[in-house]
Amino acid sequence: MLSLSSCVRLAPPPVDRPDDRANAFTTRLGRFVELDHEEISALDQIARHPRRYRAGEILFHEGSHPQHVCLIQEGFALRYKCSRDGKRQILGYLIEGDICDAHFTIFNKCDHSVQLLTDALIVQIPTQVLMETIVRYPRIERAILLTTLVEKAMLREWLLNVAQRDACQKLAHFFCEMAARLTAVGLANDDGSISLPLTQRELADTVGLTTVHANRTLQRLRSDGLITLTHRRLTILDPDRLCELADFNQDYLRIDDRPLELAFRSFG
Amino acid sequence: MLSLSSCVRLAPPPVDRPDDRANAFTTRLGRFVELDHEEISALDQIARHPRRYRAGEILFHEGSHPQHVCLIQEGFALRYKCSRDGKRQILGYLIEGDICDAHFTIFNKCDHSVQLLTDALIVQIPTQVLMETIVRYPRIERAILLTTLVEKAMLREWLLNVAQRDACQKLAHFFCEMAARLTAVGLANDDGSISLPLTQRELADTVGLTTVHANRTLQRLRSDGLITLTHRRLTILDPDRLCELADFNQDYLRIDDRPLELAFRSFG
DNA sequence: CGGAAGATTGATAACTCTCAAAAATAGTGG
DNA sequence: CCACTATTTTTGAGAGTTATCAATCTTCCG
Repeated sequence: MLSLSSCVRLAPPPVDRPDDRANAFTTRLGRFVELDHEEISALDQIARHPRRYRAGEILFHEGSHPQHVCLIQEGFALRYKCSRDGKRQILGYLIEGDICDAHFTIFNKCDHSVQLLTDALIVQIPTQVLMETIVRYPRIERAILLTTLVEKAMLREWLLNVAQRDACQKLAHFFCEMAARLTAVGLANDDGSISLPLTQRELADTVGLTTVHANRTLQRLRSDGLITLTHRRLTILDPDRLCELADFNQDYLRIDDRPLELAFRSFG
Repeated sequence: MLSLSSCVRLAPPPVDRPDDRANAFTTRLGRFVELDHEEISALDQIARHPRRYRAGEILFHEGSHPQHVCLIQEGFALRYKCSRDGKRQILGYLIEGDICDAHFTIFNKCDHSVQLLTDALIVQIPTQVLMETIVRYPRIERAILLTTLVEKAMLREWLLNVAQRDACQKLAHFFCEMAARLTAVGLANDDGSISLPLTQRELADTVGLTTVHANRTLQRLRSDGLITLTHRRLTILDPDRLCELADFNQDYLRIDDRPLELAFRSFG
């Protein structure tokens, strides 16, 4: 029913970070839309004063109504939501260059929480300031829109993953996705390994397994020679086989798209 | 861990449809943003020529690159995506007043398919036309943005549902959501029953069960006196108990929000 | 060094799936 | 309107995956 494009390429870091200390947010948006000098410096302006946060801090509380947005310059965060009986579902991960959350501020409250997994370098931007910027620079607005579309595509993919695949495939798919994303922002090592600062509890809550079963599944992936995972570092030993197992196709992440020119204003 | 607001109210149809033949799309957007006369007639203008489609037709094909958007005036559709081994996951349902899909046209292809469940009355709008409209009417742009945010919230809720709840709760939650949405657009009967033109196969593919198990779960809900489901019509016999079972809180659907004034331009 | 958090293991139970077939329903053409 | 077929729903039995509970081992961190 579905065409499966053979799409196995996690290896070559497709992005060269303009320079090492470039604002991660600017870099990210620049991957979606061609930004000119003025726009770039407007973004850098905005992100001038990052602050250091501690692992475990909660950036947004479910139910709260923040008046600001966070730009992740460095570090990992996760979105989650709990069911009444206390089960946690992780809804997504935020990495360097991600914005969080352009939309909380529109409705009157957050429908989920965002928490830091690691120490992090983050810029808080008052909603008002972001507003002014996007009004002035439609291309920036469009780029932000595109990032939210990718997020939505990830949610759809996760839904498919969690609902239709078995434990091995679920974890495999998650690993592929994270590897692709981290590689895309230049966070993969030369050997292709990535830092994945999650406990097995997080892994389990990501794909809807218990920790015990996540652990056993992990052992399976290891003994099958597909991955290595120690000290919070993941190495994909056999990308082809892992992608194959996971039915992973990174198109939805839009990593390989080239920046669009601004054909027309963004719409919704 | 999670605050559970007691939030059990599916019953009173919170929206009065302005008049019975009002453009469903205009009505929907009007729930999010205060529209003036000019905006309303612009929308009605756009949606002037609906066409009739047949059940089963595919509105958007995964992988295609449409140059138009669809407004559903009447009828049911579903989004879906299949895994390599042919398992289908339903990603969402489209009902009267929904727009589909404002964003396909931005990226170079659809990452999933959309198919009609019933005969339907639909307006196809060339992307270009929609673009022009939202450029002219920022409030419309904002309203469309809000609809996409609700969609995203639904995806998050589905993820939690599919990953963390048991079979009974999953179905119960889905029923609550559909009842809330259909009630909100005035499609519930006086007795609160709703038309739900799905087979058990669709039900199963929605919440990630097999048809056999979906069937058994359904029987359980029935024999527990929670619902009735025959001839594609769902009646929730005991809304309180069903919501309680499902851990359902309709806040994320934003049905009870009152229209926002346009404080600032939408962003992303 | 000591305690806490995380990872691992074992045994058992529960839930959900698979396969297969029968019953009921809906749809179609004569 | 009926016959006939395809689809959908329902049922049964058995297998398999994943969850649960509880304990041990390991690692991390002050």
